[in-house]
Amino acid sequence: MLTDRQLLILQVIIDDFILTAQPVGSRSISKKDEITHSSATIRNEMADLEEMGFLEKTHSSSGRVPSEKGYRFYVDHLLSPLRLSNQELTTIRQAFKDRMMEFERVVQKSAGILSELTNYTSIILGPEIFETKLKQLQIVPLNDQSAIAILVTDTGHVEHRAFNIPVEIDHPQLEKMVNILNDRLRGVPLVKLYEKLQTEIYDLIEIHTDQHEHAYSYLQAALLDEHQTKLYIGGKTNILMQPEFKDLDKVRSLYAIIEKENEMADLLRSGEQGVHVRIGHENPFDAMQNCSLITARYTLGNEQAGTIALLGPTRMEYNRVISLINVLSKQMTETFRGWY
Amino acid sequence: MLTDRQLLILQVIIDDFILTAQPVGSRSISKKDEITHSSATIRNEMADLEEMGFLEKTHSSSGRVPSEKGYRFYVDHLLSPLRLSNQELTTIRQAFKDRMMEFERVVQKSAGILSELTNYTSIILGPEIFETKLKQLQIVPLNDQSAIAILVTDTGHVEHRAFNIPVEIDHPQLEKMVNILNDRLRGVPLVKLYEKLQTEIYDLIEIHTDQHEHAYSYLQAALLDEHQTKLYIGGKTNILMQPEFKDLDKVRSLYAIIEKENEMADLLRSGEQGVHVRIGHENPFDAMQNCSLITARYTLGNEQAGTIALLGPTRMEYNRVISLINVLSKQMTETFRGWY
DNA sequence: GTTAGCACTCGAATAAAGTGAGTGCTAAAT
DNA sequence: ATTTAGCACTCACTTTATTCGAGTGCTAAC
Repeated sequence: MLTDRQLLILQVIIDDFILTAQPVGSRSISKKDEITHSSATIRNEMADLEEMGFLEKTHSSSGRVPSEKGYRFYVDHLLSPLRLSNQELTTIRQAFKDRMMEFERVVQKSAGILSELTNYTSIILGPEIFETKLKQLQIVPLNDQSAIAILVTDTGHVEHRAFNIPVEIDHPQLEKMVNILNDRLRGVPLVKLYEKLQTEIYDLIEIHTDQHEHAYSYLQAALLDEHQTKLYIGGKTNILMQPEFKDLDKVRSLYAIIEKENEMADLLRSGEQGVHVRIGHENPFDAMQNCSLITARYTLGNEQAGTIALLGPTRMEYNRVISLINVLSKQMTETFRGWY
Repeated sequence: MLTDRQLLILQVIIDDFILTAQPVGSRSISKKDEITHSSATIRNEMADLEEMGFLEKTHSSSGRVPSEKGYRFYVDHLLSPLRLSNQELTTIRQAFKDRMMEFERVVQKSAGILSELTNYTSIILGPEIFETKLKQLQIVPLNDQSAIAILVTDTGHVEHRAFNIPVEIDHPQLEKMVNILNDRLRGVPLVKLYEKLQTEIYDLIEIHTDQHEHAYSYLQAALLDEHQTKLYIGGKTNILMQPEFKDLDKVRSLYAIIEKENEMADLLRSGEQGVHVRIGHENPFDAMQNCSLITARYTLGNEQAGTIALLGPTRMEYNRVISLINVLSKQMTETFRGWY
């Protein structure tokens, strides 16, 4: 459908625009080394490419700018798999070298690297923690009124919550209950915890504890938590550096979206395996019309998975960014594999 | 030194400028209800106030704008103690009504309220956690290679860290060690933990454990953490709504400062009891020249303390903000008092 | 099919003119 | 001795006009 020459020209134009953020004119293209034709020829081809919907003009006598269709084609067909620079590779390797042991730390660091290396905003969705399984429940009394319940999951995630101790429950009873709970709840996914508590555990407590009503309501308070999947964001202010966001209103509305954790999480969840690119209107939110979102999944050894994403203008360095996110998601998966 | 009329005029001018962000002219002042004099009189007084350094002009024929000295005087002498609106009070009360049990949650919420109610950026410095004392140490083995160490402090703060288990240590030895540690380290401030480990504990482990060298190095890994005092920030993007920050460079450099957690923490630490206002150059950072920082201390029952702060343009609603931060810091102190 | 040439378009930059909110100063009124 | 009306003046901001140049489309020649 497109001639080789058109492919070449389209590629060169988009490459140039990605670099400069300026509409690309026929003359500047004809001067490139890889182009042997005159500006007039380029103009003709550009007119054709525009007619086909790959390019746009900002006004009648301006240079050309890639359309969303253009970017889509570019991403699908024109990306030459780029080797990351040594500098980039060493940055990543360096960061993962000192054996980090905690999920949070790895993710935080990854988000940092990604945004630092790209100057875009990175967003990482943690694994769905409500699917992780309880490893151990611990209750630490602080004083005679309050205590802290600590949940440790099989992925090493730690959640804690403080609550009031009803006066009716004394220390030995507490220990007893914790033991019962640990016996019965170990290996149960967090999301099922509350349910189990209401069925099996209730009866058990009734048998073993004097003040079972009090004990029960207090356990409810301790265990009923939201277990919300967390979103890690890096380089939020990088958005300000992109020329397409010199309009503060756009920045504001974009920030508004990013801050809606639930919607953002849903958006990231939807991706399948591999790197995935959403360009402009392919994104569900109005405020992201001028943005592209690159996502990739990472896994945590078992079937658990999360998403790593990068948000930038549609004029994005797809080449580099895709390679980077690919490498990083694999590196994360690799790091986690050893743990579980 | 200043006549009553001058005081009144200065107050009206600053009030007006805080509201509108526009230079204030003599005519608009003379039209106010509380002003009975003509614009010419106001002009004369304004000239005097400028000569004394309380006001400035943006250019030779512009209206007046408060100088830093003006703001300082305003804050020190002209603030009429404002009653908070019912709406504000109920927002605060509402937020603190559902008995929150965790420090983090209270602080997070407070930061949220403060930034929402003021449209400025709120910054809350947590208590110096390295001064809090160890309540309990827990070690939860995840599998045969790794485990999680959990520290609970007397303030209910929970820290956790994952680490590798050396193969040489088996499960019973682990339990034994944890018991020893809990016996010896309970009540020790976090900051002293490492030191104690190196002295007393080392000997104990040597006596009770076969593989004491391994055990020791592994404990080091588990306990040597940074215990960094945390900074909670709310409404970071509110800065974008202030007209004085329509210049993106200013926003960027301000964000750069805010993100330097250590320097920011030091800045907040310095405040004494009560509400404290730093205007423009009274702040140590260049990027904060156009900003004011309002701080107040809150306490956690015992001698522990943290700082609650609000960052906005020098043209700040001092009146309302000071009342708010005052109420909120007291409310926080009040809430925490019950806990410890 | 390619390219040189040329008229044309339109945004961006620059200049010129006009507007208006504000000032300082003077002289008259209180 | 204050206060105020009046007036000339200042200067940012807005509007309008002008120029400039990078870019286009089209045509005709190669």
